[in-house]
Amino acid sequence: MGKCEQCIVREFSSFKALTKDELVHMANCKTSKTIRKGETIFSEGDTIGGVFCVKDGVCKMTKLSSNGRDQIVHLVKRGELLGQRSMISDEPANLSAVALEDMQVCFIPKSEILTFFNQNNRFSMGVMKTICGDLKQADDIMVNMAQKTVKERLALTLIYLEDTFGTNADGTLKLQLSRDEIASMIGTATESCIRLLSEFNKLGLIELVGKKIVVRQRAKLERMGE
Amino acid sequence: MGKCEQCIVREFSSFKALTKDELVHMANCKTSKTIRKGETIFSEGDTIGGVFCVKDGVCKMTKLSSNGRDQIVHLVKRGELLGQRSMISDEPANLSAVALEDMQVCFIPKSEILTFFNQNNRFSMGVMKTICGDLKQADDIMVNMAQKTVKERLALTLIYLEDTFGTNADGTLKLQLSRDEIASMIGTATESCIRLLSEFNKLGLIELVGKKIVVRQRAKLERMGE
DNA sequence: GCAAAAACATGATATATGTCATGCAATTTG
DNA sequence: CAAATTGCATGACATATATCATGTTTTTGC
Repeated sequence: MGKCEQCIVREFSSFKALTKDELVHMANCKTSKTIRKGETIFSEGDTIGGVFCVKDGVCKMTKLSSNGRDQIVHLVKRGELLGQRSMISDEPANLSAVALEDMQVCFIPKSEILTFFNQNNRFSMGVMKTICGDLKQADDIMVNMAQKTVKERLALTLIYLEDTFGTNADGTLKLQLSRDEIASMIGTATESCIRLLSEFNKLGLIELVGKKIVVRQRAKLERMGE
Repeated sequence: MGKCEQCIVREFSSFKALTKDELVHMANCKTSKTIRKGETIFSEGDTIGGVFCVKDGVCKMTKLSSNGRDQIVHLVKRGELLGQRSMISDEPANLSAVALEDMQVCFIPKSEILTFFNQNNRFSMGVMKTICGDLKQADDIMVNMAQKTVKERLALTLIYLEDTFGTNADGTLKLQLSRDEIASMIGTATESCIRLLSEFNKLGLIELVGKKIVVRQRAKLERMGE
């Protein structure tokens, strides 16, 4: 059983506001889990009963639309928490969480988190700020979905992926998504996504190395996203 | 200067968690304002420095997209608070607020709200729940924008308007939006919105009484939205 | 290492939706 | 009250994007 006080990830999350005592207490309540790429952490409608702290790896938060297609609403990485919203609203999960890479997560039960809420104001303020950040992002994406073309959204998404998850030594995007997953982020058909990637490739905006992607002309992509 | 303790609206908002003393104190800090239909309460980018409590009337929260079109992200009615997110994130407003009807609002400065956050846990928990509700709604709308057709979105929006704002004695929707505003909610061109309304009208799903709208076959509209 | 499945790619075609143009109705303004 | 502006409505047309079809490449599982 790892010690939360020594967990590096703590520094990036709302948990950084917790005292040493609180962290020790949390370490005794938490459960660590390894999750394989492709595995589901929880599904839409599940009652979660706590939050997951992502120690390593990235997962996608998706929602199934009535047309049978999955939409990727959000990506969550190291240091972030999963399931905060459901916990606070006291509702079943609105989104599913599926690992995009092998992950290390810790589950902290709701009762524990609520205790922190009551006794540590900096902590609850931190969680609030995170959720407010998510809300702002969601509003922005909503506007993009409603007002931008698929091409524009793809351009913006590529930049987002580079900024948020970085690149490997060879310049390829660190977070490797399938064409289908990229399509599911921008809300389009897989074929359309593939076609546009080919087009960007021909224009020299990006380079396709197998299924990996290198952003070549970032400024032009940015302008394309308007 | 009205007394917050006696304000009916208080019962619908997060302020219901405040004590009598806190309400008295708030009454001394607040500023009441009348806002005319069409007037802007604040604009994207403004530093607000507090929250507005909506005592009466409805406003739209919009965001300007780079294509020059306004997108309606959210509607806010009696009892709800404006600018909570910006206040908590300590950022300028991400959205503009424009009155859709004549409004009565009270402005409460940030310092006051932060005091309540620190001393009253039920209050901060209430605000958190509201924001979590907004986040869920935003995620759901995002998926609809990405996955549903304009026709489906229009059907869902009409139902939403009926459920949220109710109907007049003659069955027309209480909240009267222009065609342009409805288009701006569902993220489409005004002409497309008008055409679909005509189509729904011909199909008997709705009835157009001048610019007012009556939902006639709610169940069919629901099914159409899937 | 091979069969099967999944992911990627591209063409042909259909269709939903945006854009431009025009006219009428309703509302505002001087 | 007339004039002007704004909102509503509809047609014609352009185009972005979805869908269907097919082939190739890559990955997976035994």
